[in-house]
Amino acid sequence: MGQFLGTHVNRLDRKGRVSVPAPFRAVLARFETTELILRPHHKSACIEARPEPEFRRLAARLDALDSFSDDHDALAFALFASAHSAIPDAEGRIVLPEALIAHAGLGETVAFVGLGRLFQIWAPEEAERMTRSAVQAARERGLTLPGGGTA
Amino acid sequence: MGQFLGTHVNRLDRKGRVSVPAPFRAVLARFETTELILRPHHKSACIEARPEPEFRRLAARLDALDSFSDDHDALAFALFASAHSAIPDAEGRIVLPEALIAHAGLGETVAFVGLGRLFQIWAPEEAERMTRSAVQAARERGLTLPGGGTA
DNA sequence: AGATTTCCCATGCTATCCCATAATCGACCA
DNA sequence: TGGTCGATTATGGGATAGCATGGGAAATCT
Repeated sequence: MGQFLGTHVNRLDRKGRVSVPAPFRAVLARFETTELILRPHHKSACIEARPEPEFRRLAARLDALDSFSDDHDALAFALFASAHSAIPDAEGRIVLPEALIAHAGLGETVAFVGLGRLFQIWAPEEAERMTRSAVQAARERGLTLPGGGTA
Repeated sequence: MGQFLGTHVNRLDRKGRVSVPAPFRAVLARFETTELILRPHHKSACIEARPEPEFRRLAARLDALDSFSDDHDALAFALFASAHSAIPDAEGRIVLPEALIAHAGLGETVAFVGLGRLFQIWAPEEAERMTRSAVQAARERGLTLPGGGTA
C-alpha cells in the first residue's frame, strides 16, 4: 500500500502520546523514512503530517523563489516556523506537541485521515463533518477530477 | 479475460469476510496487483472496488490541481478519507470494513457486479433492481457510448 | 533535585493466517 | 451423450501473531 488511506481513530493518552495507525507506518516505510513532519494546517483546525522526504519535496519549491524576496520569507515562515519532527517509537507512537493539539482542538481521541501522500489529524467529530461535506460537495457541485470522466 | 464481467453472489460470514469471485481475482492478476481499493460510492448504496493501479490512475489526476486550493482538499478528502485497502488472503477472501457494510446495507449475502475496469458490491436485491433499471434507462433515453467507432 | 520526557515491559483485543470440509465446475472417457 | 473423476472454489472454525494502550523505570534538561 503506497498511499495513506482511510480514517483511523486512536486514543490520545495523558502523556500526549498516540499510536500512528499501523498501515500508515507501513506507508511511511515505503517512503524509506521513519520521520514525520507535523505542521498546523494554515486554514483548518487540524495537523498535517508528511513523511520527511515528501516535506522536503514541498520545501524544494521555495528554491524557485528569489531568496531575498518578501514572498520567500513569508512562505518560509509558514512552512518551517511551526513545524515539528516526530519519529514513532518502538510501539509506533508519537507525542503530539502541545501547540498542535491546541490548534486542532484535540481531546481524548484523534482521527488520522489518509490523504494520499500525506495525512491529517483531526478531532474525530470534525473529521467526520469534513468527510461528509467533501463528499456532498463532490456530489452537488459535480466536482470531478480534471482530465477525465466520472469518478 | 481482462475486465470484470457478470454478477456473482457470495456469502458474507460472521467475521465480515467474503470470497472475491475467482474470475475477478483473475482479472486482478491481469492488473498485476493483489490489492483492491474499496470506497463507498458517493451516490449509491454500494461499495466500489478498483485494482490499486486503477485507483492510482484516478488519484493522479489530483496532482493537476493546485495543492493549496479548497477544491483540492475537498476532492482529496472525498477520494481518500473513506477508502480502504483490501488484499485477498490465501483463500481469496477479503474483509469488508464495518463502515462500508453499513453504507451498502449488506446482509448475509452480497453481489459482486462486474463493471469493466472496476466492480461494485451491492445487496443482491438492490443489484438486481439496478441492472433492471439501468437497462431500461439505456433503452428509453437511447443512451449510446461515447467515443464512436465500430459497433 | 524536581519535573519532564523517553524507553521498556505487560495485557486485552482483533485481525490474520492456517487447516478442514463442502460444494461447484469442468474435463475426460466410455 | 451421459456419467464419473479431478480440481478448483466457496465457506466455516480455531489458532496465532500483531496492534493499540496503560503504567512504570531510567535518562535528560533546567
